[in-house]
Amino acid sequence: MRGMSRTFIGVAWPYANGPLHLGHIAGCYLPADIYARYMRLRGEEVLMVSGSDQHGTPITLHAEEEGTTPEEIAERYHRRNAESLRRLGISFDLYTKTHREGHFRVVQDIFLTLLNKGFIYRKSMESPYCPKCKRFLPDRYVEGTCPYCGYPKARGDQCDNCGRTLDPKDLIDIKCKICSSTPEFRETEHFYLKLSAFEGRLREWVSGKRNWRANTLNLTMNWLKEGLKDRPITRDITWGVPIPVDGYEDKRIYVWFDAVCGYLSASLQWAEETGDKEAWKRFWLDENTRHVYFLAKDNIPFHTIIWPAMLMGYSEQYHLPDDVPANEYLKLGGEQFSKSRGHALWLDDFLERYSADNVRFYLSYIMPENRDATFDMEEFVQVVNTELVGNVGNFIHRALSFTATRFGEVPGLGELTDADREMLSHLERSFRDVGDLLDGFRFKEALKRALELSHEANRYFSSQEPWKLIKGERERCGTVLNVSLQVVKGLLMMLHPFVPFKTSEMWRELTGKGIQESHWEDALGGVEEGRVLRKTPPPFSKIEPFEKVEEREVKEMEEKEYVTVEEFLRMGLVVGKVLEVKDHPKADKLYLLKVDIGEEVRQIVAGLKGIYTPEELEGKLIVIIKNLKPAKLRGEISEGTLLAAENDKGVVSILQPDKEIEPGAPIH
RNA sequence: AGCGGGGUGGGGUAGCCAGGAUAUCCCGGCGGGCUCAUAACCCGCAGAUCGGUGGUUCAAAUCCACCCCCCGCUACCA
Repeated sequence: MRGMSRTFIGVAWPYANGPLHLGHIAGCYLPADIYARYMRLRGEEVLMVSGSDQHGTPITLHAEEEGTTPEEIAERYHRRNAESLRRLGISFDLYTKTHREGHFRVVQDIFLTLLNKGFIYRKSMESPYCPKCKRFLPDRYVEGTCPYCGYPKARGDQCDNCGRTLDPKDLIDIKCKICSSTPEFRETEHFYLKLSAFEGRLREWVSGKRNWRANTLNLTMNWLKEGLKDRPITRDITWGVPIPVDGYEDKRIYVWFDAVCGYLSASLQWAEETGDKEAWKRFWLDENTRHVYFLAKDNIPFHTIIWPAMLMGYSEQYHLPDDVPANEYLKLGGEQFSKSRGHALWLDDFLERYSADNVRFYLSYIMPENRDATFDMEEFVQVVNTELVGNVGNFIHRALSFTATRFGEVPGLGELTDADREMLSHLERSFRDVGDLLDGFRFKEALKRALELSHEANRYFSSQEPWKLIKGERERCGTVLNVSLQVVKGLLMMLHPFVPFKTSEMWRELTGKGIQESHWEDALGGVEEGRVLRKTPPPFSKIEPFEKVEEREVKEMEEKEYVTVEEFLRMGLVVGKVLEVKDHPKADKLYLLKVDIGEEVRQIVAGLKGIYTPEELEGKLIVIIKNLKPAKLRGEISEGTLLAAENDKGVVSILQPDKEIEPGAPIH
């Protein structure tokens, strides 16, 4: 495992249809980054790439909902997610995207090569087509009654009630999920990837991977055991990589075929950008490179079956995945994170409030390596405060600050006692263990081993009582501090892959070097005697819980963007005076208000009947949004709206100025 | 339905594949110590018949069988 010269790290491509949440991070970005940082420290040449997966039907629909283009949606989330990942300190060598010329070329090249070799073939299928939406519907976008259990909202691919896998044709009373009209079935020709042709080779290849994680290996073996089915790799949509064959202008390459090609296209892009166009070959065509892919459990077959099959078919020379350490899921309040339902903690929200180190620390601490884990806000605060701040941070700080204030420099090492020797051997042992665990992708365990060492160091420090030694045994005290500082140095290195920001700073403080320029093994080389140490603030500070953010709603979360002052002013909030209140002729809860807003009198339709009487309203000063787009409500025009508060019990309260002021007075 | 993962003191969690003597660690509770350090740190105590039943074995949290419960996946949510 060690001693290889190069490591390629591929990380699953997040779908650019929404923001990243903590589940994504714990699932693959953080473990990938921990590994990449560790490998670089060990002197490996690392290439870590990923990017936004920007194609597919959900993005098209999202764009339609917002009245914009798929490009706009895909770019928005690409930029936003790239920025979040950068702030979290995920050290990609390149984070790119799939809607790119260079990516298209690679996908089309792989596609054509497989086509020419007979690994891709054409076949007709019957697919639901919505005449009203004028498009073919993906399985998830048709709904109907389940033929097995009678559940009326079964999807085209599966019934959520009884769990059975379905074909859209099985559904009774089939409906288009977008417009509710009845789709018809139309013949459409598609390209199929001949997975069945690779079964033998894949089986042989996988048989050499006995050290893979249980979830990865079992799932893969199971697919192979059941026999591989050829799968269609094109769809009837127009947002995606075009098919490089004439006559298929209305179809695109299916996103999963598209996305995995990104590993290669991103490598090419990286090579180009670094100025050495051939550089990618070292990673893809050289035997001495190791390929590791980080992803979560739902993505396993794409990386252990489909992508390897594609590579095998494409060329004999390309490097296949060596390991695929897939994680389980991070859950929230007992349920899975869900983009669509807004049940999530968004990364950018979180980074507004907490440091990247804090977030990384906790997610590493509970990392769902072998089983689903649960994100718990209280636990987050507690673990950061007790382990990162109280245990490690405190030890580092007490050793450094004691040395700084009493010696001002790193004291020399005198004669060692048994306790010193035990401490140092504990350090070395932990250091080896952490390295071995990281090599084996056991990140959570590695972190805990480092924390244990820190506990041991706190014990050592307490038992040696340097604050007493300083009074009469200065040299002995210096020795204890020297040993402690050696442990600090080791801890900084061991923790660096997990909490890179603060450990870099502290490492420079202690050694004068950047940790990036240091080697993993430098951690055990002792501390530089006589090096001047300044008093520094504690490395980590305690945190407080976020207010109850866990159950926030979709819209709020997803479109959370600040309102600018300009936007606020554009609404045209002004004081209005109610002149007259009449019943709406065709609605039993609406009033028609005549409101003086200074420059003119507006008619406003308000749903206040039964809440306020006309007498209560007439003459009242209220707040009006005058620039609201006029709308007809039951036939009556409403030119603006009034502001009122309403709680979940249905209590409604109108906002009004608290002193007399003339109608039309602007609010800002 | 099939497949994958899991059920361990009040909460969370390690150990299980390669069976063994006081079942790990964090939080929480209780009691003590220290005063270098961010009310931190250190020590001690209470608390688990390791989902259930049966089996293999000198010995089972660990292996086998059956059952119950939770979570996930089933080809576009990490």
